[in-house]
Amino acid sequence: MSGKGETRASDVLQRMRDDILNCQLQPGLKLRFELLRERYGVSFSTLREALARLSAERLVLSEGQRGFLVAPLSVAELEDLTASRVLVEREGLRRSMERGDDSWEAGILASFHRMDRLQSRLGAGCETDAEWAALHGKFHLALVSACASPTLLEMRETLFLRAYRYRRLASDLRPGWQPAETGHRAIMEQALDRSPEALDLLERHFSEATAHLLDHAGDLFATDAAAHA
Amino acid sequence: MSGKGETRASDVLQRMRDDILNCQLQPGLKLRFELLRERYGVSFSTLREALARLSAERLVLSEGQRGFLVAPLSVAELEDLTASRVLVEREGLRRSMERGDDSWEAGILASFHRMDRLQSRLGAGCETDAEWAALHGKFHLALVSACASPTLLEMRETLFLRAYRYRRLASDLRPGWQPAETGHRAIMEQALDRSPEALDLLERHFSEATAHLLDHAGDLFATDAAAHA
DNA sequence: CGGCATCAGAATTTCGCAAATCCGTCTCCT
DNA sequence: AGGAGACGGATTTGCGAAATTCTGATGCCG
Repeated sequence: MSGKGETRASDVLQRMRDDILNCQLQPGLKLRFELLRERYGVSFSTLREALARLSAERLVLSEGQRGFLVAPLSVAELEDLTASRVLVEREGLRRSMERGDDSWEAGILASFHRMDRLQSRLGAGCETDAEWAALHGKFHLALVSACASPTLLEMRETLFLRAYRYRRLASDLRPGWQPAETGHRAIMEQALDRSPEALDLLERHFSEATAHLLDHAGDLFATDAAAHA
Repeated sequence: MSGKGETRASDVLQRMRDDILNCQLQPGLKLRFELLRERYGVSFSTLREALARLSAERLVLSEGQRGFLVAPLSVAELEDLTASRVLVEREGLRRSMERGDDSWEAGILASFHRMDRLQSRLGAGCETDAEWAALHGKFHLALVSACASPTLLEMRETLFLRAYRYRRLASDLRPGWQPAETGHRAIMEQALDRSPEALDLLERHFSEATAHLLDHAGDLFATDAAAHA
């Protein structure tokens, strides 16, 4: 049926991850096996494997012997996540600016161009678009892709994914908002110049977006853990 | 049988992790299900879940549809791991020194004392002792435990575990070796003084240990991937 | 009347088997 | 003789039912 070398569990994993990321499966939702079996058309064991991996990515939480639930959103997690991302992405960019070659620069230019063009085409509310989000992810990956550290890249990937729901929430609540002086173009230009400024720009890019979301929706999700549909 | 709130899969996970960490399951070993089923006394599905989680911790690698294997040791991974640990542990200690309270200081003093006493009792080759290793882990955890970032602590834990096999290898090859001026006591004293020196001491603690291992066993494990019993 | 043990109902976890897939080897064709 | 294709054995992946555990609600005792 599907491609070769690709197991059914990994297919379900991907679909389920997308559903969680796009809040098709609401944060805090209790994940009953019967429901999931019906939704994805696979059996218990296959689900269990996907859930186990999702739980390792901290996109779902597993409560001992009481099943799984979609990871809730919280102010505390957002702040923790942002601080951790700043640490990891700064280092990734720093090393990339040290080691990056022509191919690194080309990757940044290419991914920025594609993101920028689609942004012009879509207009103000482009952040809510799924394709734009994918290109946005590619751009940020391109920035740090020359850091030559699989471990760092993997941590970055996980954190970037975990932050996706918060980004989405921010654009839903206030479409069209973009950090003023810490936009993607500025980051790119400084990064290509190998200027240390790029690091601070990138940091502000994250922290300003977080501050913006907290200002406009800080009390939207519970302080601790709210889990009710 | 076993404790409550503890699932069978998590029990197998823990036992299997210990076996991998202590090289009872050799690096690079192909993990056949039949073998594991016999060794741990559980069924395929249960094993699969444990393997999936171990694979998320990068202690085992999963090859598409070709099963699992114990993560091999390599110079590249050791260097990558060390650099990542330096980044994460430095930040954890930095934040802990900012926020740490009396309880944080007490935790450091207590865990150091226990480690130090056992070290005196065991003598030179204490690093090869399992209990000492546990206390050593507790001490390093105590140093960063006040950073108030679950994400950072989780990343740290994973990296610390992944580095365990290299630490063990180092003490097997050259028992009794300890970093000269970057020992645990010095780190503790500077940390309790909230001196920025502590960060550099901690960094050197890691990088010197790595350099030491590479000097004495750099060519022991293959450059890329060696997988034969 | 309140607190604790008990008892069903429901959900999760575990199991062993069946199907799909892959690896090694042998044979056949060029 | 060299290379491609196919067969057999072994291994992994997927499935649904059985066993274990948890939830929450009822009834009894203090």
